[in-house]
This record gives sequence, structure tokens and C-alpha cells, in this order.
Amino acid sequence: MEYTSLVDTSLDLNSNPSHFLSLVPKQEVQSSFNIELGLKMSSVNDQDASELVEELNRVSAENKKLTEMLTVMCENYNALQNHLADYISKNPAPSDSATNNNPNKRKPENPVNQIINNERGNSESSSSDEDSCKKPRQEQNLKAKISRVCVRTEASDTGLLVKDGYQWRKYGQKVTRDNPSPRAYFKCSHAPTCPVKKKVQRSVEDQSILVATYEGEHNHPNQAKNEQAGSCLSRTVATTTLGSVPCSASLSSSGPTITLDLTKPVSNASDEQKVGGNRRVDTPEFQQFLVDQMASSLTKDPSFKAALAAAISGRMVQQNQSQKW
DNA sequence: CGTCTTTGACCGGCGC
DNA sequence: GCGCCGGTCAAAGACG
Repeated sequence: MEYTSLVDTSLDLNSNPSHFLSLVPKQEVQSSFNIELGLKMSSVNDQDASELVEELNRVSAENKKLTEMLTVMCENYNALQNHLADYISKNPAPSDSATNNNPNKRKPENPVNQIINNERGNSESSSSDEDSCKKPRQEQNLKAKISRVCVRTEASDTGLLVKDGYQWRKYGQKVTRDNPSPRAYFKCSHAPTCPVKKKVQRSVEDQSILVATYEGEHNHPNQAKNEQAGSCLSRTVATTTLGSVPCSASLSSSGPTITLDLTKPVSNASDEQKVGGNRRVDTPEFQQFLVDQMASSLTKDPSFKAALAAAISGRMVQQNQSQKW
């Protein structure tokens, strides 16, 4: 099975930010404009007054337009949610026995090659998961959730830290056979109360990508999540799995960018998504599937929306200021 | 001084 | 039974 870089699906939000303005909460939009207008009031004179009034009208009209777009967005979101619910009910997750055909063969596999989607609860979705190969079925059933997250880091960043809002305690590090990069083992700092563990290892193919494998579910609130979600995204790039598709959002100096990482094959993708072992990403059906997956996953993640909204609103202010000065 | 990280040792599962 | 391998433990050191 060969997966290469199949298609560049990067969505550069800079190209036309107004398309995404509907994602920005109304309050944020208003506050951004208020800040901008407040700054201008300090240097106002009579000649500028009419221009300011004119701009205020323009901004108000734009704000109204944005509100309408937001309403439409919310309606689309609800429709998507309903669509997703229908889809899940009609397409239940495949059972272990259906996919785990060769449980005893230990194959050297690249962890990045298995992006496991747990959003729909199909936690043990793939025979390719190295853990599932070795553990008794009973134990597999006990594992509440196993998910895999890819995080792109700066090339200079040699650490194995994946900021996800939770606190982790490192308890081990190993060099595995299939990857020269060491694998770090973390337990949730709330252990033993919280049973969640995670493994972090660099991708064989791309050393700048950290692959974090989470086992279990946190039984406590993520206290730092709200504070860290934004900083985490802006620091480097946060990547998650959108449905079965790995996706990353970066808020760099050049602006917000969402990237679908299709260089990483998907383990639990249904077979109908593959033809002869290769994904047919060029088909309209598959692209629609990607869009659906992206939309549903993005709209589900409040921290992602918050970070995205903050980035876009910041960008708007930046653009308006650059136009004015 | 308490907490966290590092790292070698140890353990258990698996294949031969 | 033996060796390989991934996962975990725990002592020692680093750090604030």
C-alpha cells in the first residue's frame, strides 16, 4: 500500500477572509471594530468626522451582513449535525472482527500511517494498530478510546511535547525498532485517578511531525484547555483528525491556514474509499466527503472555533489598520 | 524541599 | 527455553 502526497488541499484563509467571517462570534467582531474606532477617536478632527461617520455606516452594514452570514452558518451547522447523525445511524462502525484479520503478525508500521478516528466511537478501528495486535481482545474492549493526533512542530523543536491542555507526567522513553526517534510515554498528571496515557513519537517520514497516541478518556475537566487552546495553535500548528482525515490549522504570521494532511493514510477508512489500495481523492464524492468531515469536525470543536475566530478577528483588525495607515 | 525528567533495569507477550 | 520487543518501574539527578 503506497500513500504519497496525493493532493494539496490547503485552504489559505488569507485569500479571502470574508468567506470565513461568519465563523467569528458577533461579539468579537463588534469589539474589534470598537477598538479600532476608539483608537481613531483619539486623533479625530472635524475633517475626519464625516469620513468616520461614513465608515461607521459602512462597518455597521458590514456587521449586519456578517450577522446574517453567521445565522446562515449556524443553520448550516445544525443541518450538518443532523446529516452526521443520520450518517452515523445508517453506517455503524465496523466491528473488530471484521477488520482484524491477522492479529498475530507483528508488522513494522509507521505510526503516522494509522490515523485513528474516534469521534464516532469506533475506538478500536484498525488491525494496523500495533497495540491491538498484541493485546487480548478483552483488554481491547476495556480500552475506552485510542486516538492518534499529529502535531507539526518547528524543525528546530526537538522536544516531544504535545500541548493539548492537559498536564502529563513523563514516565518513560524508548527507542522503537521501526522508528529511530525515541518514543516518550506520558501519564495524565491526575493518575491514578485518571487512567489516560499518551505516547509521543516523531514521524519516520517527517521529523517535524509529532504523533501522539492517546489511550483512554480523561475523567476530569481540562482546566487549562481554554487558556491554552489559542496559544497552542498560535505557537506552532495544532493538528487533529477530522473524522478520518488528519487536518491541521496554523495561525502563523502569514495568517490562518487550514491544511488537510493527505500524505497520511487512514487506517479505518471504509474500503469503499479505496480503490486498489489507493484512495481516490480526485473524485468529487471523496472531496465532498472530505468537506463534510471537515465541517462536522471543525464545528464540533469549540477550542478550534475559538482559536479560529480569534485569529480571523485579529486579521481583520490588522487589515483594516493597514488600509488606514 | 517538592516536583518533574531522565534512563537503565525489569517484566510480560510473542515468535521461533 | 531463549531472544526480541514494547511498555513500565523506580532511583537518581535536575530544577524552581
